Amino acid sequence: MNQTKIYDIAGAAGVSLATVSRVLNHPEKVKEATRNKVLKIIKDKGYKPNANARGLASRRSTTVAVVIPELSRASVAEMIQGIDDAAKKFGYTIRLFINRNQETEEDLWGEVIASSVDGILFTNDEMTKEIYHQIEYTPVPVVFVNTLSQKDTIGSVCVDYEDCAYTITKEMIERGNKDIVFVGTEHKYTLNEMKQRGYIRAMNEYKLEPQVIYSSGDISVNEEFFKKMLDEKVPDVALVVRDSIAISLMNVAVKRGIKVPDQLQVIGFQNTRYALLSNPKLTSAEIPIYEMGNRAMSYLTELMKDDEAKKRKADKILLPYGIVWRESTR
Amino acid sequence: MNQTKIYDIAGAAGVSLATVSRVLNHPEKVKEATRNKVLKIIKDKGYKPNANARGLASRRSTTVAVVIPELSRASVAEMIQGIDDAAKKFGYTIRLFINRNQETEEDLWGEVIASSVDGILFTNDEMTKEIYHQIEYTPVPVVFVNTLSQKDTIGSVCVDYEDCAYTITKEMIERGNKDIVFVGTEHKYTLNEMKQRGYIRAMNEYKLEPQVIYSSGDISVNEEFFKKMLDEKVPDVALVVRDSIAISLMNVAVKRGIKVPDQLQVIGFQNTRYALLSNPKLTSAEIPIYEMGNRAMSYLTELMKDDEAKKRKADKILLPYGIVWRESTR
DNA sequence: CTGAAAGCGCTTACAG
DNA sequence: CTGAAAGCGCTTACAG
Repeated sequence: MNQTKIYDIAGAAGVSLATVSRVLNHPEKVKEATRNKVLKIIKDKGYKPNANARGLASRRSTTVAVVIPELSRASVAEMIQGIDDAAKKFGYTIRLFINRNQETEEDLWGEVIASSVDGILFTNDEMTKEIYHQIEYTPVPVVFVNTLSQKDTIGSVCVDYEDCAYTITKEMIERGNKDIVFVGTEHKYTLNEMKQRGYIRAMNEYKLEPQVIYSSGDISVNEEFFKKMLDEKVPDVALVVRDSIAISLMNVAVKRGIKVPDQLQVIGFQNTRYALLSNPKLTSAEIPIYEMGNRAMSYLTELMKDDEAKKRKADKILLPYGIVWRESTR
Repeated sequence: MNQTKIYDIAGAAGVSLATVSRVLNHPEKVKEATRNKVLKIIKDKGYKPNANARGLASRRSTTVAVVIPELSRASVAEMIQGIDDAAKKFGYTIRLFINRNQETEEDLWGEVIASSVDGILFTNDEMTKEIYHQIEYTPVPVVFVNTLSQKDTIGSVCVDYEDCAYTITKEMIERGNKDIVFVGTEHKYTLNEMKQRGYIRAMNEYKLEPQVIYSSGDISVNEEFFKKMLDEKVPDVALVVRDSIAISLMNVAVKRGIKVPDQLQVIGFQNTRYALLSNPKLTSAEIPIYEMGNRAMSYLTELMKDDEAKKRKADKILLPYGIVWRESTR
């Protein structure tokens, strides 16, 4: 633990430790000659200020909490990349809080607060009143990522999933398809409900009967489910909330000799790597998940530095989506 | 920032702040009655000690750094889940350091040290002398995850990839296959080199000619590459270092009418979710990536609490692998 | 532009 | 078993 301290730098530079601190935090307040001398010594000795001491003294830690429900989905990983890139750019470090079991949500929030971060990035697909309540009393800014905020006071960065599903459905209808089913998940997620609303709106607009089916997220369960579903009838199009589920459906279809896309067209969401590794390759909605993380972190830095910004009505930033047409549609 | 402080608790409980601190850190040193009284007030007020102050005063932060090259691969995400679960169990928080560009490796390490973590979990597929050098001078314990340590002084948790590839190759030979190719990546990774060694050893043992091919990691590039490769000849078996590349090869083969597994058998590594979503489903080596993270974190906690342990020759823990036989082999 | 001093919220020997 | 006091390594008004 014989790390260089600020005292060592001050001693070597022949200045007070206050000056060294200023060089680090408010360089413009230090005369250039002094500053350069100090900077050189800092570099030579490889001095890095102790983050805890810094955080304690300044009441700012330059770290942000990233609260996520689980990491296993590829999309969350990509989001974190986006967050981390922005964090690096603005000089923040990220601290990960993974919340596996909902029960301990409140405890987790307590931990987050106690870790004295300067801000919080939050994703969770199931928002409860309790969470909103906790956020209200949080002393640092909070921004939602890939999660739509229901409150005017909480900013968010998301994609208009409803519009996205609406656009895709409409496009497929105009291409002459009528029998379009929407495949959701048994476990209802807010974002998936947005997709469903968009699908239903488009169907209604064209006087077509919406057909919503809920499948499990589990692949082996899904296969049996999809077999039965396809036994009953083969729709023109299946719009599926997740790429992996879409591919699972497609594989079952192909195995039974159903031609994709000739007899059945399949569309997924998120345009994950799965979409490129399926055969035929999957058409999928491109969701800018990296961008969401990146923008959310940038937005958060504004809130953290600017007390005024916090008071303003929070921004709800909607990022544009895309649709990547591939072999599973015609 | 009107958070409850330790003083508030002490005041409310009618004890000194030293006692409150002891209740938190060395409860056995406090009389039960006192302890319970303090504990109750802590709970009522929802008091959480300030992490920075704690870290500064105790010189322990109860946070560990997780240094990874990138997050995009599903395997890293799963590893972090394993780490986080163990971290929760032992009361640690994790701080993520993502290292995208190797150039700044040293700077990153400086940041890690300065963040005053109690220990470091490190994954990197390309170890340079510089990294080893830096680790030697690191004041806190370091454990490698899914990375084999070349030094006796650094502990690691990994899988014997060489043995794994050897076993698979041998098994395929004994099933009567002779024309077995190994598909690696252009970019050489240490772990992939281990696989290659195992493959070559098995082939040599049976007096068969090893055939090593290097493909790009990029899917679109790969497809062209695999077309050419299959034009030349269709081997009995392709052992491929990554699931995604294996599936890419398989898809190209299936599209040209090559029967998998009848004419060509394909085997991947890592048993990711991709393996279940391919058609036919991919045979793959099961690598306990969650377990690796979990074990590494547990091992690290031992090193962090026990100064003696640090002095000992570091453990190299090898976790067992499995092979999941699916439709892409017969 | 710079320094002396107080203080951030805790932990931990040291006494008692 | 408990308290008073020093100290962890910084930052930041406050003077000058």
